[in-house]
Amino acid sequence: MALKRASISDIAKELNLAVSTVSRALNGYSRISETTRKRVWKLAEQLNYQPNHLAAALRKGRSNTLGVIVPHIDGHFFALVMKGIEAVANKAGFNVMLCQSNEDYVHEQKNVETLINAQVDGILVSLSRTTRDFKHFEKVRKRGIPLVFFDRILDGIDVSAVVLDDYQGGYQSVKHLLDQGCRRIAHFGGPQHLNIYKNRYLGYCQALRDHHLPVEEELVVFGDMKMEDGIQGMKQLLSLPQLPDAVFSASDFSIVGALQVLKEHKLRIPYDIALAGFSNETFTSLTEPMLTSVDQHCEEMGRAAIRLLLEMVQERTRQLSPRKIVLQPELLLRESSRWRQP
Amino acid sequence: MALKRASISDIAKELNLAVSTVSRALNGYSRISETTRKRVWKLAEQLNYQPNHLAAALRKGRSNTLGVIVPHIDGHFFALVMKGIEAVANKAGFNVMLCQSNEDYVHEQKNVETLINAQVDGILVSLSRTTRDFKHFEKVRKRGIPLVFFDRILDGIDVSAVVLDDYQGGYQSVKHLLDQGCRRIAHFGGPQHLNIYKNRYLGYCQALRDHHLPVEEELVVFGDMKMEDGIQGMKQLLSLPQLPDAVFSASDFSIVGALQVLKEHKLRIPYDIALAGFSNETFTSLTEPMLTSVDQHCEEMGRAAIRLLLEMVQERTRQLSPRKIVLQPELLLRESSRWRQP
DNA sequence: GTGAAAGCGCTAACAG
DNA sequence: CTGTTAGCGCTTTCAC
Repeated sequence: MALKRASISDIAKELNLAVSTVSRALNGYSRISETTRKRVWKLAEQLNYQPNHLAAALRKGRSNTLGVIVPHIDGHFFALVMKGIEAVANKAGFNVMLCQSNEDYVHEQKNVETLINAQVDGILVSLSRTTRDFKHFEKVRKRGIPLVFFDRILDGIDVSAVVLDDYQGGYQSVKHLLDQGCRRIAHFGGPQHLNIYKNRYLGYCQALRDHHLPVEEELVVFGDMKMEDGIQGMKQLLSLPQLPDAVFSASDFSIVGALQVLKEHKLRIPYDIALAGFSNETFTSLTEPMLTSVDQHCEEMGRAAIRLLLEMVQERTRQLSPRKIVLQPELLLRESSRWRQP
Repeated sequence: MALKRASISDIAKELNLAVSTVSRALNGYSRISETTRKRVWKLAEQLNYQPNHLAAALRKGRSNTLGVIVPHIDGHFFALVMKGIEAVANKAGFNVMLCQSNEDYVHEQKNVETLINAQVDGILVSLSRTTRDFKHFEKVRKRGIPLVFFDRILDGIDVSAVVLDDYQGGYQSVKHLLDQGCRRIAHFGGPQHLNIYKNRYLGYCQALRDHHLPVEEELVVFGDMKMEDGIQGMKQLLSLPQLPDAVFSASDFSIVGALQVLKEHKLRIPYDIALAGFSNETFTSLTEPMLTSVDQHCEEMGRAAIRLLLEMVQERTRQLSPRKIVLQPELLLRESSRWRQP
C-alpha cells in the first residue's frame, strides 16, 4: 500500500489556513506568528509531511541538485574527491549526481547533456583524457549554469577551477631525485594538452635545468599513464645505450608497471634505478619497494571545488569573474627513491 | 546572458497548435499525423528545445532518477559496480544519484532520507558495515519505492537482491589451500551479521569439515577487515604455540596487512604460510608475492542489480514478490598460495 | 487527429 | 501577519 504523502494544502485545509501561510511557516519566513508556526510544524510532523522538492524546484527554477563529471572513480583520487564533494554538498542541502566519462570525450558530451537535462544548478568537471575542446560546455555557459573545473582543465580557457600545483609536484620530485644523486632522470608523461601532465613535465624540466642538466629527448616517454604504458616505457628505456638512473612518472600506474619490468630484469631499486610516481595511490605503500609519490590532498580539493561552485550557485545574480584556487602537493618519500637515510 | 529555454508552449504558439498536440508529437504518441509530427520536431530542433524533466516529473509523479547507497567508493569493488549501474541506468534514460554511507549506520539513514526527498523512483543499496537493522528502509517500502539490495544485505529480510555466492568463494579458496597441502588454515572474518562475511566464513568451515579437519577457534580472527585488522590478526596468529600454514581472509585489505607482518618476520610466502584474500583489489597483483583472491564480477553485479531495479520501477503496478539473483565468484590463483605448479 | 482544460505541489507577488 | 491568485512546464483526461 503506497502511502499518500501529505502536502502543504492538506495541512492548510486541516488548519484553516492559506497554503501560502503554511509554506511560509514551514520555510522559516520571518513575518509569521509564533503560534501559527507552531501549529503548522506540529501537524506537519504528525502527518509526516515531506516537502515535494520537485514542485519547489519547478517553481523556483532550481533543482537543488549539482552534477559532477569525472573521468572514472577507480583509483583513490576521484573516490576521495567525491567524498569531499558529497560531504559539503549534502550539508548545504544539495544532492549530487555523478557521471563518469570513462576518459572518453563523446561520453563526456553525453554526460553534460544528461546533467543539463536533469536541470542541475551547477556542474563540477574534471576533464577526460581525450577531451581537447570546450564546445560541449558552451551550452552550459549560455544557460548560465555555474561551472567549476577541478584538477584537469584545458589551457587558455577562462573558467573557475581548483587545481593542484602540479608543477611544484614535478619539480620537488625531481629535485629530490637529484638530491639523492641521480643525474640521468627519465620521465613518463601523459597527454600534454592536459594541464596536469604538462605541468608535471614542466616541473621536471625546470628542476633539471636548475641543476644544469639537459632535458634529453630519449629519456622522456609520453603515453596514456596506464600500467601498460609504464611497462612499455620502461622497456624502451632499458634498450637505451646508457640507462637512466631514475624515473619520475606523472602517474603511479605507469610507475608500477616500470617497477615490474625492473624486477624482471633483476635491477635493484632504488640502487640501480630510483622511481617516483604521482597521486599516492593506495598500492604505492604496498609494493616492494614502496613507491615514492605525490599526495594531492584529494578530499580538500573536492571540498574546495564544491565550495566554489556553491558560492556561484548561491550568488547567481552577479557574474563574478572566474576564480582559480591552487593547492599545494605533498611529496611522500618512500623506499623506491631513498637509499641514503636523510 | 542566460538563454531562455524553449518550452512546449513556445512551439505550440509558433505552430498554431495546442500544447497537448505538441507534447504528443514529441513523445511519439501514435495517433498523430505524420506532418504534424515532422513540423513539431523540426521546430523543436531549431529552437534547441530541451524538455523540462522537472515539470514532467512533477506531473507524472516519477523523477526518472534512481538512488544508490554504497558504503564507500574507494577500492575497486564499488567503483566497478557503479560503472555497471551507471551504464545501464543512463541507457534506460535514468539519472543516478550516488550516496556514500561511509560504513556508518547513521549516515546511511540520512542517505535514505536524502533520496526519498529527492523523490527517486527506486533505490539500490549495499549496506554499511555497521548497519544491523532495517528500520530506515521501512519508509521506503511504505511509500512503495522499489528497493533492491546488492552484495551486502541482512539476513532474514525478504527483499530483492543481487548477491555473490560468497559461500562458494570461501569454500573454493579454502579447498584450494587444502589441495596445496595446507592443513592448519586460519581465517580473518568480518562482522558476522553481514551475509557476505558470514557466508565466506561458512564456506571456510565446510571446506575444512569436508576434509575432516576441525574448525579451531584460535585460528579464526574476526575484525573490521581493514589492513590494520590484518596486521593485528597476523600478530595474534604468530603468537600461537603452533603456527597456521595458511590464512584465508574475507578481505584483501586485511590479507595485505598480514603479508606485511609476515615479511617483517622473514617468513616465506607461500612456503611457510600461504595467503588468500577476497575481492581481487587492484593491488593484489602488485604485491610481492601477488595475492590469490576471489573476483566478484563487480560490473556484472552492478548491471544485474540495476536491471532488477528498473524492472520493478517500470512494472510498478503489480507488486512482484522479491527476487534474488546469485552470481558465481571466480577464484584467481596467484603466487601467495601456489608453490607447486598445478 | 487535435484541442481545451485541469492540475501535479509549491512559491512569490500583491493585497489587505 | 495572513489570504488570494497566478503560474512554473508538462501530461492527461475528456471532448469533438
